[in-house]
Amino acid sequence: MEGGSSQNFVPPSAGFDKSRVLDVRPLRSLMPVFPAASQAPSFPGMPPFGNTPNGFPPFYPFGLPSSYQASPDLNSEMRTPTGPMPAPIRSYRAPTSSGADDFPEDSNGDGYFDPHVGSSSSRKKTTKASSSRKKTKKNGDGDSLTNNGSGVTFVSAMSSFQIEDGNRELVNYVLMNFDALRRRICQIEDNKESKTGVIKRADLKAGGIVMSKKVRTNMRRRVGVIPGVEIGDIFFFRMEMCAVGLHAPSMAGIDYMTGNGDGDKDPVALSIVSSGGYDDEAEASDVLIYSGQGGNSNSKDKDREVADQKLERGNLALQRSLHHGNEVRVIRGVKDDVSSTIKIYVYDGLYKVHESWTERGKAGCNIFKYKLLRVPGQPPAFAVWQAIRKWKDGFSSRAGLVLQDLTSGTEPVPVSLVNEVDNEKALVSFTYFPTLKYTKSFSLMPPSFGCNCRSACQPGDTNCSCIQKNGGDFPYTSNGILVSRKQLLHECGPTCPCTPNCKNRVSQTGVKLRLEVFKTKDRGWGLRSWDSIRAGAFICEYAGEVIDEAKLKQKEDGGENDEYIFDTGRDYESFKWSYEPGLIEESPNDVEDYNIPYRLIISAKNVGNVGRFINHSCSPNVFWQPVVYEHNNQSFVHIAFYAIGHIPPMTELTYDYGSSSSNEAGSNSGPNRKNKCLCGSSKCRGYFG
DNA sequence: GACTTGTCAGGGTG
DNA sequence: CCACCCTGACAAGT
Repeated sequence: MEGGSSQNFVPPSAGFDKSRVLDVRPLRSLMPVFPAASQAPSFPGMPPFGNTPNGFPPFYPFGLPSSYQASPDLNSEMRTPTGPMPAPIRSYRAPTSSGADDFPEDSNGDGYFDPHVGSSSSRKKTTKASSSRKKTKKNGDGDSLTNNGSGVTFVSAMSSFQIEDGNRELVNYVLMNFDALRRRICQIEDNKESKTGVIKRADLKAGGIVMSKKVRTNMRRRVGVIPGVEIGDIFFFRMEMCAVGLHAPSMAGIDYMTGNGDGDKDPVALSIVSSGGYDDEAEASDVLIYSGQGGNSNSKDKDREVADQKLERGNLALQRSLHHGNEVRVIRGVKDDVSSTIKIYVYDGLYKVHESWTERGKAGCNIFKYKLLRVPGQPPAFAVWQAIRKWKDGFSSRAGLVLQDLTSGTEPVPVSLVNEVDNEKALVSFTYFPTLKYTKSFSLMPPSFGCNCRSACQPGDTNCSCIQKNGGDFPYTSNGILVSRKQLLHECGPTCPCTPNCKNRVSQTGVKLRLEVFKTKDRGWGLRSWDSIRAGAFICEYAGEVIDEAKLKQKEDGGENDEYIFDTGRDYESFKWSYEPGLIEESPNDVEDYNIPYRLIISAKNVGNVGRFINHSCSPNVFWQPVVYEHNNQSFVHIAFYAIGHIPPMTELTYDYGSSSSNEAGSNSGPNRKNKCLCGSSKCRGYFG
């Protein structure tokens, strides 16, 4: 199927040498700016937040090999090659299916053809006259966030090569920093009592910082695949796509590039953001009708008089791309199902412009229209969203559905049970229970009391003892996103008089996401979500029966293989979820090692919730966090799960089970109780538990 | 350096 | 309580 009509358009700069990227692999050298010093010793300006010798934090979960790819393949096992159910969306494009796991940038520019035809969707054109223009590029605003004047100078941990060309690990690193920063800025703003000097746009603030401080990657602009960005990846802000090089303009919908000097003066389109979302008519997921840009004459905030669009800039680039036949990245903006105010950007892979025409817009002016067709052979992304939408609307039932709601109404949202793999139609029986069962009194903590807030606890309230226990910061943003990891997260509990809608009760309110328990290929049942999950979002707690060490030992000695043990006493590799020190003046003040007052062992074998279905991975997308709150003047620790990064729908959720220190798996094949790990990660330790 | 692009949050209204 | 509209402030790239 090679060699279709399209020539392989390779822009001058796109023919980069992949071996160069390979050479750069020892990522994260600490010396970015000075060439030839890629393996410098610890840089004094870099606060040693991490644990690695070079001071660079082991940023993505657990482990060291620098060649690690962050979501190496949680997907492979979820793949259902056939059938109506779009397979999980996280994987590389790769019509060349060889080694897709390793270097997405390796496969480049194959000729695709044979496009499908379908109906249309279109990008909504919002007409908005932008108003005041202040060109003062001041950075002052008196806040401590953009500190250029004082003390800390940040030196990007990324080498200049890494800034130019990325990979999965770098992309995750950049996104992690962006969002950690953004969350912290939100938190700082929320804390302020006076609403003066409010930073309304934490995303822009965080974006500006990572861009200017060079915590960004894939800065070199290119046609086609962006190394490290996978089809199906989701973004919550335009700046995130800027920072990883997927789509450079911070506002405009069309990214394009004009040939740099090599005689090729034609602009070509690189990527487009379609903000329309789902459109009225039934639409094929591999077709996109896209409107050109411009036409909203808004100069000098004269009331928006619309004008004909001109064949220039992005419009011209799309036109030229039609002739070049080059691949154009498509990002589709979709409305989130859970919070309708939020827009999510889904990277839907590569398309080609097949047709263009002009139309009369509503105001009677000319609008350019472009029809793009998706390059075949790419894993589904937007199609997954469409399928989910149909499941939710009941238009088509979920294939392989075994049970509508395995919680029988215990959770606020149903959790379905799905098997598309084999004939197993039931779970081994257990009792669904949404939280912990302390069967005997654990008076291991001194008695304590909740806060005295009368209504919902307010960020910045210095009198709220629950906030005080969290170090003075409200642990969640106003929309319930965890800001940072805590040694121990203090939530308001039943003892607290504050109202149930207090924002400091996130982990107690049950499952909010539309989850499904599904049969994996080789790892039993697993858990995934129909809804997209953003970084820091609460997923569920680990429910079950609290047992003591004696009971655990009894189980082990009795040869009972309880796969549903959660044990804080295991060894867990540390990982970093915060931003790099120095990006803003204040360094992250939360220690990312847990401090749990007593060893908590939970068995979810007989009693549990959805948490018991989350499988292990050595490269997880979920982390656990101990949460404590009061009940009858006693403190109880719970285990809550949060998303490490943004998680696209239908991606299996996994966390790191840790390893029992009792068994030192000297050679990982020993006859010990450890489980052989099938996570497939390049960082896989080979065993777990 | 001016200009072009629309985004996101917040507040008000229906 | 929500969905929707309006407004203000604004970053990156050409």
